[in-house]
Amino acid sequence: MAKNNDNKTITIYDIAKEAGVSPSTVSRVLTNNANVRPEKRERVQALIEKYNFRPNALAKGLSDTRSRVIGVLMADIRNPFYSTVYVACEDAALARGYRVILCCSLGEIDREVEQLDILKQQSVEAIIQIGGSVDAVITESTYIKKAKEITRQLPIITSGKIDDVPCYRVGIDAREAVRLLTEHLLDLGHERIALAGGRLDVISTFEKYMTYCDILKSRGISVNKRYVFEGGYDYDAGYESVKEFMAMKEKPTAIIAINDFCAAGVIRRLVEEGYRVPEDVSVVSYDNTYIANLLFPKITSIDYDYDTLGKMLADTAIDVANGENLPSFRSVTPHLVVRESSGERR
Amino acid sequence: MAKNNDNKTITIYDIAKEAGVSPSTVSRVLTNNANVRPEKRERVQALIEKYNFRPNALAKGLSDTRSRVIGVLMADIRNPFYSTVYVACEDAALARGYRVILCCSLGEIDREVEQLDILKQQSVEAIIQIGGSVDAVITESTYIKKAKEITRQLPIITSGKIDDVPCYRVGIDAREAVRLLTEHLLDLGHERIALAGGRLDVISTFEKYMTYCDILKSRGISVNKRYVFEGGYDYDAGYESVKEFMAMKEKPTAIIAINDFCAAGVIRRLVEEGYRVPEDVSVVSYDNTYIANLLFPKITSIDYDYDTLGKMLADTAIDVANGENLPSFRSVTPHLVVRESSGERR
DNA sequence: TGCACATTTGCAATCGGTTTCATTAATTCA
DNA sequence: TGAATTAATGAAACCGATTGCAAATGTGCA
Repeated sequence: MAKNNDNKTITIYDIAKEAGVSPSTVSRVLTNNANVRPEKRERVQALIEKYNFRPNALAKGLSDTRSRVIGVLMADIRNPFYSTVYVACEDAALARGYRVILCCSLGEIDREVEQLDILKQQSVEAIIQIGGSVDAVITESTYIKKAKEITRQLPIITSGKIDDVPCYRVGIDAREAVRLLTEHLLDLGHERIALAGGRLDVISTFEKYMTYCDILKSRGISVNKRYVFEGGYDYDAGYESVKEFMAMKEKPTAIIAINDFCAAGVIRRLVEEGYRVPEDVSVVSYDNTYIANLLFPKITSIDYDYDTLGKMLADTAIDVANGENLPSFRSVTPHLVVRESSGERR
Repeated sequence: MAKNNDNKTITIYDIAKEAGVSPSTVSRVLTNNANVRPEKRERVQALIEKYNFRPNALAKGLSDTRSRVIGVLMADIRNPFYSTVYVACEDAALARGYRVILCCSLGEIDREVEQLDILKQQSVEAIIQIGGSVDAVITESTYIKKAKEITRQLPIITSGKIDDVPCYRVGIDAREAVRLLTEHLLDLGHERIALAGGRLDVISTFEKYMTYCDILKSRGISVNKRYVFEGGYDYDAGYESVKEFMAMKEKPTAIIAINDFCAAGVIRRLVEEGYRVPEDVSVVSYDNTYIANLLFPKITSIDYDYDTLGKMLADTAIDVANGENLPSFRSVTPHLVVRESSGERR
C-alpha cells in the first residue's frame, strides 16, 4: 500500500526485487518469525523503511488462517455506555495485536441480522455483541436463526443471552449492582424506593427487578408494584415516571433510574414539580457514564469499570477464537459512586 | 464465508460445482452486471440462498480495484459530537454501497499518524478525518509528513485544514454559527458577552473568535479580552472560566461556551455561585448534542444538521475517490436552537 | 577434507474472489 | 438455411500476501 515516487502501490514483490531476494524472504522478514540471514534481513528492513511499506491487510487476511480481527456489534455507538465499552474493547484488542470492526444496529432487527453476516464476510474471528436482540427475553426469531447459524462458525461473546444459542457471556453482576444501590438508599433511611425506566422483557432489567424485590422483602418491606415504572431507557421514560410517582399519595422518597439518561429525565421532572434533589427525593442510576457528572446535582451511580469490562470482552473473544477453553460466563463487579443526588431521607 | 452442514466455509467454487457452472459464472451472478442465461442465474441464485452464501470481503477487496470502503478517523468516538457525525457518515456511505472503518486517535498524535497507515493498509478509497491534528493551526510535523505522504495516494476529507497538504474540506460555516449566537444574545439586550473554553490555535475556534470580534465591533461594542477564557473543550474549562468571569467588576451577562460539555461546567459553576440561568446570566453553546437537552436548563445551542454534514462528508469522499471533480470546500449551514438557557438581559 | 546435519532460500501453491480473452452457443436476418 | 453477428461461458491470470516443500548453502565434527 505504500507507494514510491511514481505513486504506484508497492508490494512485497517490489521490495523483493530491489533487495535482490525472493518475495518469500520479504514475507519472512515481515512476519518476523522465520529465520533469515541477518544481512538480508537488514537489507529488506531498510527498504521497508525507505518506502514506508505496509503489507496489504486484505491480502494478509486472505492468506492467513487468522484474520486477527474481531467484530463488535452494538446497539448505538452514540450512547455513551456503548461507546465507552467499545473504546475499552478496542484498546484491549489492540494490546493483543487484534483490530476491531464496529457495527451498529440502531435498534433495527433487520440491520442487526444483516450485520452478523457482514461481520462474517469480513472474516472476523469472533463477534462481541452488546445490546440489541441479545438483551431481549423473547428474541426475534429471524435473529435467533441467524445467530444459530453464525455460532456454528464463530463464537459470539455477549453481555446478554440468546435463547438456544451457545454463546460466551461476559456481563455485569446485575444482582450486586442492585444490591449496592438499594442498600445505599435503605441505609439512608429510604423505604419507598421506586424504579424508573427499563423494560422487564430485557434480561438485565428483569434481573435487577427481581433482586430489588428480594432485597426489599428481606428487609421486611413489601413491594409496591406502582413503584415500578416500565418504559424505555431514555430521558422521556424518567420524565414520565415521575409524573406517575408524584401523583401518588405515598410518594417514593428515592428513585432508581435504569440509566443516566433516564435519571436526567427524573430529575428534570422532579425539579419542575418543585421537589429538590436530594433533599426531597434521592435519585440514583446505573452506568455511571459521563452524564452522571454533568448533571446538577451530580448523580450517584453504579460504575462497571469499563476498562475491565472491555478487556474481559476482548480477551474472551480472542481466547475463544484461539480455541482456549473458557468458562462460558464471566462477570465484572460493579461499584457504587456516591455523588450529590442521594441523601438521607428527611 | 457461509458454511454448509459440515461447517466448512463455502466459496464460489463450491457453488459453481454444485450448480454445474464455472466460478466465473457465479461471480457474474454475484456482481450482477454481466450477462448470464436466466436459467443458470436462477440455479446459482438458489444455491446462494440455500447456503446463505456471502462472498469473502477480503478476497473481493483484493481483486477489485475498488474496495468500497472509506476510513473515518476521529478524535474520540465517546464524544457525542463525533459519534453523531460518525453515524451520519456511515448511513450516507451505506446508502451508496460503501462500508466505513472507524479509527480513534484519542488525542495521541502518534496514534493518529499510525491510524493513517492502518487505513491505507485496509485499502480504503478515502479518509475522512474530523478532529485531532487537522484542527490545529500548528500541526505536529510528524503528522504533516504522514498526511502529505498519504494524500499522494488517497484523498483526505476533513473539517479542518492541514498546512501544505491538499485535502478536501467539508466544514461548518463557523462565521454563521457565531453570528447566530452572538446576534441572538445582542437581540436579547446583552452586551457583555464572554467566550468560554476552546483554544485559539484550533482553527475553528480561532475563526469563531475573529467573527465574534467583528460582530461586536460592527455594533459599536469594544472587545474585552478578559471576556475570552481559553481552555479545553470540556466541563472543567467551562467551570474554571466562570470563576474568572464572575470575579470581575463588570461581569458578563451572557456566556458563549465552546460546546455543550463546556456549557455544563459553566452552568454548574454559575449555580454554585448563586446565579440563575438565564435570569442572571444567559448561557449558549455550539454543537447541540443531546447533552444540550439533558441539562437544566436546556441549552440554547447551534445545530449543524448532522445528517447533512455526514452525507456531505461521505458523498465528498466517495465522489472524490471516483475521480469526480469537486469544489475543495463545502460547508453546512448551522442554525440556532433556542431553549431555556438564554433570556433577556435584566 | 568429506560427510551428516542444520539453516537459508526460492518455487509454487494457496486464500477466494474478479476480469480479460478466446471459444462456443444462440440469434438475427437476408 | 446458412452466414454474420451477438450473447454466454469457461480457462487462466491476477490481486498481494503466506507457507509447505525441496533445493541450496552453511556449519560442525571426525
